[in-house]
Amino acid sequence: MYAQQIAKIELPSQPSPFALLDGAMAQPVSFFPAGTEIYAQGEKAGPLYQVEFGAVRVYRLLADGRRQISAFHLAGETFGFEADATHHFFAEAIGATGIRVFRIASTADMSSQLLPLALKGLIRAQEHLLVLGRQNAIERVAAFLVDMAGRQGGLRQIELPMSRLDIGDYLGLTIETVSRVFTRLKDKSAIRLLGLRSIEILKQNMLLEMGG
Amino acid sequence: MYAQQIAKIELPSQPSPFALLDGAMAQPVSFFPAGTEIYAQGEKAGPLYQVEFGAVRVYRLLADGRRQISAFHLAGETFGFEADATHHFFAEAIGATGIRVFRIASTADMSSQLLPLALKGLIRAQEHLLVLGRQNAIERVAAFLVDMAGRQGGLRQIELPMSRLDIGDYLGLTIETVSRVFTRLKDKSAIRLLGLRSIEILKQNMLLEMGG
DNA sequence: CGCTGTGTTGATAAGCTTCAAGAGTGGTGG
DNA sequence: CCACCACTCTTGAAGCTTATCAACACAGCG
Repeated sequence: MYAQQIAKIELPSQPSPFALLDGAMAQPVSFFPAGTEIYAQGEKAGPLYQVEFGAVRVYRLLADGRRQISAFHLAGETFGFEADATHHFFAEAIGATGIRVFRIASTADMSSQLLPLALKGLIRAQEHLLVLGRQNAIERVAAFLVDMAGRQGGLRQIELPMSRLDIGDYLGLTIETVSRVFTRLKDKSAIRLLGLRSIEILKQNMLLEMGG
Repeated sequence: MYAQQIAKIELPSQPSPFALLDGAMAQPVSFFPAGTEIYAQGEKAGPLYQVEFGAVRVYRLLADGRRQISAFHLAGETFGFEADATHHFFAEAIGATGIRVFRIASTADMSSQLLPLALKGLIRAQEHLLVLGRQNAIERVAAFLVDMAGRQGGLRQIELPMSRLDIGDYLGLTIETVSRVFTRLKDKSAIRLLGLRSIEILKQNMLLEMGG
């Protein structure tokens, strides 16, 4: 189920609406169907990746199949530098996703541009440690929704490109617990479920207080 | 209890036995008594720090006092770059600790040296996410012991500079659970407690299998 | 229009936390 | 040097949160 291989289809190259990396060779946008692998753990690391549309999950597996998603990447976000020589994680397209690949001549030349990205990722990861280590189920989901809302421009209505299973594997919860918490938040009128993957935030303050 | 301020005592400057950062202004070693603050959340970030002796905890707090330690730093390790403009975390000396401060002229100039450190930190943090999100108490403690052993040269006997409370706050467990797991590992003859802060690993394979 | 995958809800169980008491350790002062 | 004291750690009992197992509902798609 995880890390399946599907041929990539090249889309015609077009200007990215997002910030480009200076000095990097911008490749055409590659299309990844839902569930396809972008890179795998153990693979030689090289290029960076920028999401043009769709969403990506980066995760690690335990031997028995337990999965922890360490990050989601939405349109406009850059990923793939969580690697030294080889990748320590898997990256997969969640839904149909367009990704621009940046081939980097030398990591050293790009380091002044990469460092801020790496630091932002480090801060995000360490903040997520607080969520996983010290917050309960409802606090975790609240923090997740606040984060997703912020990354989608702070709008009341947010789109969740990922399944409940993905959310659970990101928050260290089971799919059932995620579902129950959504129901509880709905009962408290903190959120409204417009569709399975579409949520309206009704009481942002309540979520903020919960999420820390 | 956390983040208390105590005057620092300067030790005479001496060559560090550890790798230095090129182009950084090496300061004399500062001495931090047990429990003293090195930097605080919200403070302006600037220098980097290298542990000469002792150990450091880096953590975040929730409003109600729950604490998540995101990393321990032992002798020879560098920290303090988990910041953009201001620090997002607290750093404290665990026991009596000597720290060499590096004042960086410009982050950009140092970026090629800083990037590998940042990436290592990012990988460590994301691996710790797997522990907190998907492993149970005994697996967490096993992973912690394996990590500590590796960072102390892979010896059978390891010194734990931190309290059970610190270990609990690092692993997302209570002090009581940490203590019970230590007892269980002792009963399984996986470890032997030489003192409260000194442990001998008897069955490394068992710990490795548990820790993932 | 049925089928398949995803999500929800319910009942039960497991694991961890909480609350409480007691034991051990290390440091200090007599 | 020993005894006491404070603090940390360990152990026990009970409760709570979340996981697990199971059944059902719903949505999207061929």
